[in-house]
Amino acid sequence: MSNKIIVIVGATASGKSKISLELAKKINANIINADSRQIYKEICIGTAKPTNQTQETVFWDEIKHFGFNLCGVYDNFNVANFLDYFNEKAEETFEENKNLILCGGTGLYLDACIFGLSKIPEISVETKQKVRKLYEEVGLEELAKVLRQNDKITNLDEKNPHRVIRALEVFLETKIPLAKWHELNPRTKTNFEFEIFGLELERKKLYEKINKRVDFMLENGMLEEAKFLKKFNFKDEGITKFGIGYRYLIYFLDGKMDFDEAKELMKKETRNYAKRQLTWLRKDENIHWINAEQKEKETLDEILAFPTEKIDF
RNA sequence: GCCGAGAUAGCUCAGUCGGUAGAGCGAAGGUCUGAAAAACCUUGCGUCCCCAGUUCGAUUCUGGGUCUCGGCA
Repeated sequence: MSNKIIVIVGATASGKSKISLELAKKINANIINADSRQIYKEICIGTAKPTNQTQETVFWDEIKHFGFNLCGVYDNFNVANFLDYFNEKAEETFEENKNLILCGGTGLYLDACIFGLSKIPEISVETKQKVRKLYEEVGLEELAKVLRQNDKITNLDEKNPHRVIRALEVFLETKIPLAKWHELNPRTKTNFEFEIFGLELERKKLYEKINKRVDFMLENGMLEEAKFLKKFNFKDEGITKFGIGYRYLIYFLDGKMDFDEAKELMKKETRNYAKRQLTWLRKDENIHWINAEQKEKETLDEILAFPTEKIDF
């Protein structure tokens, strides 16, 4: 049985999903998607999900896809949940005697799949609420002070609310600093092997594709999804985890912004996001970069031409 | 055609009482272990429109020119 996983990475709109699909047909593979927005059942268009099927295992062109529709918009879901799911589905795929393609743009999820995560106990809802409430009451600077009084070793950016909140949650819940947990339970890899391919486009061309994709989403019902999300009254910070655009569409629905302004901001922020993804991927020397500007078939052939002693297609 | 206002970073503009300049936005680069399309960090030499004059020195003052935007015809 194979234990090699083909990973297809790249910035948003670089064509990962399509290439993965075509590759899967050639090598008899299942696909697992590492995308932190496509996990939500209720939203499809603004997350670039390839179908609007709502079941957890989706068939697209007869290829089995995992990683969509894992939870609802009001559920808590995080990397650790994704990693568990990934390991389960990878086992399942290899038991079927099929290949597996991991396709995704969420760097954190990909890293977790490839390098593992330190085991840290789950944080209770009470602790989470307590820390968040404190953050709202006293602000970031004070929160960082509270953290420092308790945890002197975790090295983090104290201007970054997410990191400070996380570190404080871990300490309050376990009485052990986050950095200590990392030391006690270092990341452990699974026994899967990974061969990573990155789809590469000239920046200008990538940006054009992003702009077009935003137009496409808006023409195909993303606004309806924004109306749906609006009902939940997520705060600005909460809404962004579903995708860049929804926040601005809700501003538009609230009359705080005109439609074109919302559209342009969506495009700009998606471009900025793509840049961040590339920054993340660039540092990984194990990625084989493939030209994604050529015809799909040629890109595919380039992947398939990869030395067979390394990958048993 | 006349009368005003303007021309400075990719864009919008500030400024230099004459000693070659700085904000916002955009852009680029970076960080990343349980909200990650999140959150955060760093980065500003540009014929200061052109030509001449005054001056030790002009992006700044003076004259002329070019272009842009208003208003009046």
